[in-house]
Amino acid sequence: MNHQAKGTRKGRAAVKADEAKVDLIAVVVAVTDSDPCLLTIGNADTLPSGPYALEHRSLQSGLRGWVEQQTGHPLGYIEQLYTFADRDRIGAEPQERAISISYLALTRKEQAAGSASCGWRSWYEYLPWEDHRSGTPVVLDILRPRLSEWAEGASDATTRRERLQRAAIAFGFDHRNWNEELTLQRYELLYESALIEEAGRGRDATPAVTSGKAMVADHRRILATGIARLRSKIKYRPVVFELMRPSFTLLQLQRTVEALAGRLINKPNFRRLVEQQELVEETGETSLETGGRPAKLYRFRHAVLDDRAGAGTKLPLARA
Amino acid sequence: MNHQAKGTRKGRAAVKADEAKVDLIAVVVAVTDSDPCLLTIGNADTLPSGPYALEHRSLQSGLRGWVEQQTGHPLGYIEQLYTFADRDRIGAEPQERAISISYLALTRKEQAAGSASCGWRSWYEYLPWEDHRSGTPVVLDILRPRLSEWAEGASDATTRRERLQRAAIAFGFDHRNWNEELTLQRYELLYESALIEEAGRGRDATPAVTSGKAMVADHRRILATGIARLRSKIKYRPVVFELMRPSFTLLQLQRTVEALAGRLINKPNFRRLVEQQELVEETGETSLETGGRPAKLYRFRHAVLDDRAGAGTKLPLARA
DNA sequence: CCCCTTATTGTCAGATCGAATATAAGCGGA
DNA sequence: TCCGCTTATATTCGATCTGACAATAAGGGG
Repeated sequence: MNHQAKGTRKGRAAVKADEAKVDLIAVVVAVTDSDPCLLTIGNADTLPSGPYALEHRSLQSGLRGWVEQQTGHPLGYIEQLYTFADRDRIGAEPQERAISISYLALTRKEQAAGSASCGWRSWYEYLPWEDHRSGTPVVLDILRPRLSEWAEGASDATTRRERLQRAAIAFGFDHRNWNEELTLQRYELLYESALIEEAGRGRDATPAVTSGKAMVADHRRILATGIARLRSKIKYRPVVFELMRPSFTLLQLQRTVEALAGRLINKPNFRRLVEQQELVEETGETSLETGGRPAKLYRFRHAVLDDRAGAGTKLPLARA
Repeated sequence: MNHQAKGTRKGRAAVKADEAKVDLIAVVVAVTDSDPCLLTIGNADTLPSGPYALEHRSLQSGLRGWVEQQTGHPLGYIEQLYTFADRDRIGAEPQERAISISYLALTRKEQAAGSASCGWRSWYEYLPWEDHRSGTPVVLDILRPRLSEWAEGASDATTRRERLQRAAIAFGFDHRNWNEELTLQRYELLYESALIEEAGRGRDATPAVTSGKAMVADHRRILATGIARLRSKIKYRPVVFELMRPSFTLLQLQRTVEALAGRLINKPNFRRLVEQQELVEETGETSLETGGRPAKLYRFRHAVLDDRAGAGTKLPLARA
């Protein structure tokens, strides 16, 4: 391969310049009682992570190793998210090239050996504007005027209009529908408009509005990336079941999806979709724990992973 | 951040172990006359690539630099694909950690300054089983029995059934529908079953069936990843227009989509979808170059990038 | 002027989807 | 025991979307 051409441009620094530090970083998600939870380490607000090292057989196995070591939690389903490396990345040293390869992992809390200092936190603590299950969240009443100010503050009329439109689309302002998949766009908008803490870091920080807890370095951006991916994926792949116990009621399943999507779903329609797609089968047992009529228990039909591998799982989350 | 814990396990090799070589690699796609083309360099069968270096402001700008230098072709639309790093990656040295961050880029051939030794090749030269526009391609008549042999050759009955099913799903055997998005699964199946050249590399290579041209290292896998991503993306984002000239007829647009998808689309339905989504607007001119009735020329409504950023672009590619 | 080619418009039935309604089955208190 | 509360489960209806097919329009060439 002819990579030489430009590699020697920096002269004797060439060899060094070809190397970079590579970190593996995980967004580990579980859901219990309608709460979408995120696995954090240390004094919290930090995602499990560690350097990719020689002894790792692959990126995935390296990631599993780090998470298990730092949290005592073995991982099941894993999926690569994105590789971050911009030089002006928050938390990066100016002249050091650090690359983070991020992953999304889905598990259940139970299998936690709960070793080191780690814990679960609702991801809506970090991104409170993402939870629309009880209507439009109150943070948005605060953020909306701020976003308008930011848009109006643009130098020329063109960027002003453009900013207003971007905000309207991302947050569903003026009669637009809320689109739960735009999590990353919303984060980036808030970052650009300096309405969240990490936007001010490094400079003489103007204290931001209190909109959600910040995280270490660019971890909150990575979380937003993970949420966006997950919200999109549950609509066409049966990944929700990675978060469910072996047997569950249909309402529990629905509540889990709602927790992830941050919005409510019409009950009969949800049932219809799940059943007619044959994603689940009855166990024959029922659960009385719900207060009303006992609910049938279901289990995931693992066969769909085979006979429908390409087909997809639809969920009624289309429009408002 | 507490990454130290395991980082020193290898003793004095610790510092070195935290570094890795990072390559940027591009799948550059253009379409002309119903042919989906791939930009290659050198004596061909190699994707443009180069190391991520200190002077690069970001991964994307580094990639643009390499592609422009190696091919004289400036890039427009770019999107990150996947980061590869498994140790047993084809083409990787055993004890060296090399990471490839791959990107998908969409352009048009015209803007090629055509500098260095580079060229365009139909991507179906590399993956001939992916083109179903003229019915099931002939390679599949050869591959199908080989895949069956491979499946039957499994040691136990369980993996035998599993292999048969995987092949049937990926390639649409026995009454299943062809799913054009499963490009990567198909590549991996052919790799596992040693029906393509790169599967034999390194070992005492049994010459594989002649099923498509191989590429350098794992470039063909990266191409397959890119095709899969693109085929999925054209269905919900208006990215096709990156490949079109400023003005075009609806049939040209359809042919472009078909070239990417590797399958034919119903004409009236395609028009209906494009028009009712207001993706395009008439230029007022017509083109007589088609032989029959002159076709209206259209241009992409760039406004949709704004007012519909989250909505999506549907294309009638759902089932068979 | 007829015929061939391609463009453009229209129709129709089946599937899908969102919303709302109706019935069933437990529990507990009067 | 009966009533009313809760939640589960089953059905219905209309609007919309989609796939398949048919019909008409507008060029060029013999």
